[in-house]
Amino acid sequence: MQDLSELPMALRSAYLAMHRQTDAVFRQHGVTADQFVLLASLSRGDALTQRELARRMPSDPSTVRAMLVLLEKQGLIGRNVHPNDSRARTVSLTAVGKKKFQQLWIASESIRLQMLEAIQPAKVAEIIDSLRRIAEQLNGVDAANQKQPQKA
Amino acid sequence: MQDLSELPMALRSAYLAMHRQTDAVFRQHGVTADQFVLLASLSRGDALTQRELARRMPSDPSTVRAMLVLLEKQGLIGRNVHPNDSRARTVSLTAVGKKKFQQLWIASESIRLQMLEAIQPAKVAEIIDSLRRIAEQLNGVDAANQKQPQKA
DNA sequence: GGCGATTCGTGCGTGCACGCACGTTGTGTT
DNA sequence: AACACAACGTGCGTGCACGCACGAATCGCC
Repeated sequence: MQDLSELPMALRSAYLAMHRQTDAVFRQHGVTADQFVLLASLSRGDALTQRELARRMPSDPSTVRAMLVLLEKQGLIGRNVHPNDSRARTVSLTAVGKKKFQQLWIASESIRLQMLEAIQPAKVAEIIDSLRRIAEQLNGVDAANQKQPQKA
Repeated sequence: MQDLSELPMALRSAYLAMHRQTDAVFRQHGVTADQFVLLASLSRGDALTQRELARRMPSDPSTVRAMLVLLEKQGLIGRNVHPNDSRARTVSLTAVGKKKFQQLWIASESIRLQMLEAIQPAKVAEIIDSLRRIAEQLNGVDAANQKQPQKA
């Protein structure tokens, strides 16, 4: 444990490897790994606002917008004005988008299985939990500082 | 374990959170999180070729080149022709670059500690190992296919 | 010693991750 | 009711992650 950079480096290596492989698999389908994440988020929560979608990815609202423009051109998603809030726009999968997502899910199945194969089955839940804790811890710094630090 | 996308999503969330926080901390120092990774790689293996540096990051040689151009303008690294191979160029930290890296290391100490805090100390080595296995597994697919699949 | 295959770096193109600033709309306070 | 304040989306700029295609140099095989 002498080298404190091992955990960050391992995290970086694992994420980049996953991202690369996923991009490679999806290339012939005409979409990217991150677009898949967006479509997956929509398939689990339709008619989200762009900001809520960004929060769930998680990604930057500005980034999500750029992705939505591209996906809209491909006819995979649609954007409509929010019924109660004319600032916001709701995002939904089109019929084509839903079908595409199912194809992508199947195409990427082997990657997910490979990731699970690489680790001991009994430890999977534990690792997922640890990764989530890391994310929460790091995100929590700013959030905690921005939430009135003076309040009781 | 019903949701196969939990591990990929948790990995993504953790990496992006780390990357965001690190960028935020380094902003006032005028460098990015990925530039720090490059400088760290150089501090542990000076006079590497660009390709070897890319392999250790790990990153794309094309990406590394673009980063080196920026870092060279800042005077943090230098590039010289390789003594035995006139195709290659060796990359080294300048004196300024070494000092800068030490400052950055200190500035980012709290992030590394926060990541460790988020998980149980006894599990740290295990998680690092699992992340490395995931990376190896995913990278190994292509490598194995490219290494003569017919050979005994 | 020559000659094909490989490797190094470069250059270009696309997409994502952000920060920051802007105009618009909705909300809460007084 | 009016006005400060916050939230949504947009637009722009920078840097990184790649793939792909080149020219130049090295290596390996015959």
